Amino acid sequence: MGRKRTKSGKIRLAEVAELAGVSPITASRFFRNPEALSVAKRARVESAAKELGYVPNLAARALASQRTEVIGVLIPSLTNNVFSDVLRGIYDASEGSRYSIQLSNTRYSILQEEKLLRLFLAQKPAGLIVTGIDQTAESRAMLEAADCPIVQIMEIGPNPVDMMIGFSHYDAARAAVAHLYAQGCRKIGFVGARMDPRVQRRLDGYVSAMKDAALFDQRLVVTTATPTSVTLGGTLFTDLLARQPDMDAVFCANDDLALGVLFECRRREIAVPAQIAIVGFNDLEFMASAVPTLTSVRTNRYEMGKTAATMLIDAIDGRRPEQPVLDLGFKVIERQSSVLRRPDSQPAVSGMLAG
Amino acid sequence: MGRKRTKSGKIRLAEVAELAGVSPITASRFFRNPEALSVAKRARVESAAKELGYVPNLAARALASQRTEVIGVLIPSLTNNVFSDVLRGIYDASEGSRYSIQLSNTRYSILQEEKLLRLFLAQKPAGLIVTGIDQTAESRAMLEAADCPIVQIMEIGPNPVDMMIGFSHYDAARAAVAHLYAQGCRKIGFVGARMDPRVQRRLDGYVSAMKDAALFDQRLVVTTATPTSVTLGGTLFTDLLARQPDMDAVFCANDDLALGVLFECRRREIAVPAQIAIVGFNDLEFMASAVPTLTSVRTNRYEMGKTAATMLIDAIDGRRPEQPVLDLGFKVIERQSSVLRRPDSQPAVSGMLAG
DNA sequence: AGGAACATTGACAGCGCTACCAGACCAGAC
DNA sequence: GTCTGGTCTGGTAGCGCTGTCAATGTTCCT
Repeated sequence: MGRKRTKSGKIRLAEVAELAGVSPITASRFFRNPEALSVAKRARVESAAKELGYVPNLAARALASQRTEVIGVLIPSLTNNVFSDVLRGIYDASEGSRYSIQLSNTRYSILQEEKLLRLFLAQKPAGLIVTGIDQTAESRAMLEAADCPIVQIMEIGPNPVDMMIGFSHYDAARAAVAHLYAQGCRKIGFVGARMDPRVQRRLDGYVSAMKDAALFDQRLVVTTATPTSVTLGGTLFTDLLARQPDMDAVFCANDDLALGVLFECRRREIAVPAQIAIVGFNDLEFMASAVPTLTSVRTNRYEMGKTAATMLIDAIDGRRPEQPVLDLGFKVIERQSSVLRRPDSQPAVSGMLAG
Repeated sequence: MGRKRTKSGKIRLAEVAELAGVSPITASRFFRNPEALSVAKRARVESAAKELGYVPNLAARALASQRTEVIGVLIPSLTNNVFSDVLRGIYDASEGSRYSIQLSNTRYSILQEEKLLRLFLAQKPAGLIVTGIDQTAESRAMLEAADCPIVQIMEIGPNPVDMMIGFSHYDAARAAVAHLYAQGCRKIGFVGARMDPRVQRRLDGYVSAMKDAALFDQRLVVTTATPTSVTLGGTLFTDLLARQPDMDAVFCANDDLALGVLFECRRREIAVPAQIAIVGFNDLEFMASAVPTLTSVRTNRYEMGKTAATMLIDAIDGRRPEQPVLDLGFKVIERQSSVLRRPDSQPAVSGMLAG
């Protein structure tokens, strides 16, 4: 006959049910859908659970119910400040819900992403948050076949797998260039690192805006696949300057690069913004504090994470949002590093909501 | 009689076993301890699993084996750059192992930490990584009663629950002050934010070093419970300057504050380091890039995370480290912001390994 | 009053895997 | 040839929970 396993000593649902004088299944219902119980039993189960210090066994629950209460999150980087804000939003929104977050780092590799996706999906997550819209065909197929809600974050695009929340990096870059143009800048350089899909779209936006103004010149663009850093901003700017000594502005694909450019200008005694205007991207906290203060494109990263997780949890619980694609927009925050005229002569509409 | 639940369509271990012509239990063993099988069966099970695309059901495994393959990680903040480096190390080390990371954010609250700890422990994690050594008595008791390996990270102290990896914030702060002292600074201010236990210990180190040199003055210290930021660095420095106009150096409890101080100095046209020397803490990437470059105390955050996770996994798998407490040390990286004399006259031994 | 409609509750089996132990098999010792 | 000790394999039961559906009250109609 069977073995006597070491009884873990843990309180089981059956014990709670017994103390409360109800069947185990009723006790089970209490934890999943308390409204289904009569008020009397609800109170009895509640106090019994509290008295015994009952904690549900999630593994047993997952096994019996064929689903987990795990939300998988796939992000490309743990280093990038941008994602830590998004993550914070996701974790904040998940707190208090019964879902827990399972985080994985794709390291900007869509192959790695595909692998991780397969892993996640095998465990039947309650929902999935994935970064961006550039999955492999295989990943895309898996996502579409998945029987859980999915939110794509960081950007918006034409064919959402399910839900989507982000903003147009293309439009945001165009707005940044438009702002510099309005300030009178004509030789506007572009500095980009990593060149992941979203940075690429910022570059595309920059190129399109420059072409619209008949200002585009390939030699104004410096990019690298190297991960971004402040130091790299200085390095790339140095390259750019060597090619285009008469440049009057730089649009940086992110704020770290912008800070690096600012420091490099200081090192070279280039006046900012008089000689060169600087615009960054993301509006990290330090941008408002730099000397001169640095213009940037504000993106709502925390809100993006929080809303994504909230939407996802709502969808899991059957409350689908009326609007599956949410554009969080952006705003060009104009600061000293790019404002060349007096405030009273500055008419530019710099904020906008795309879509 | 029983219900026919929707067969999930998933490949189960039994199917693999059947195809391989072995019993389910043998197939099970293949995934947990392949060496226990004969070479022939091992190959048969392996190819059967691959052919069917078998993925184990972790919930069933957890339920049957009474343990999970989850490593719980408790950190106080998702915003702080410092933790993103540690986390990256943890995630990197966990990759390739069979353990997955469950992350929770205590928000610098030891009560929240206690709550999360209780939650984690109820799910029988394979191991736990907790931040710091200042748990509540209750948390401490739970940790000591836990039947899984535990690593405390970020600092080292006298009574490890189990394993411990970090460095002495106290000694690191003393080394920073010693460096400034060696540069001839005598009125050395302290700027600190958040004032979590580790920042507090940096302050303690600062105070002790200043007292040793008979230089301590309470009015040289400005702290706040507000979360850190670059902007806050400027604000706190402004306060400090109002009180101590003749200050000749500032030791900042972290690099964000140091950058804020640098910007504030620039704003006020205070020469760095000639009038005021600046030293930060952590040596984030941008410190080497600032103008002037900023001195900081380098800490091995990525390595700390990676080593912590590696030690933990080894311990889970029964390979206990010979040394349960690991001091990763620190190093004062001397840069322009605090070097007042010519390089040739600078003898200071600035790096050290405590313990 | 009779019955429908709803609200509550419970019985049963089983989710997919692994712990425990027994048994089969093999080599070497006596 | 028998026995011992080791290696490998399999049978059985059950981890703790929940889906299904039936059974039992309970209320509200006509």
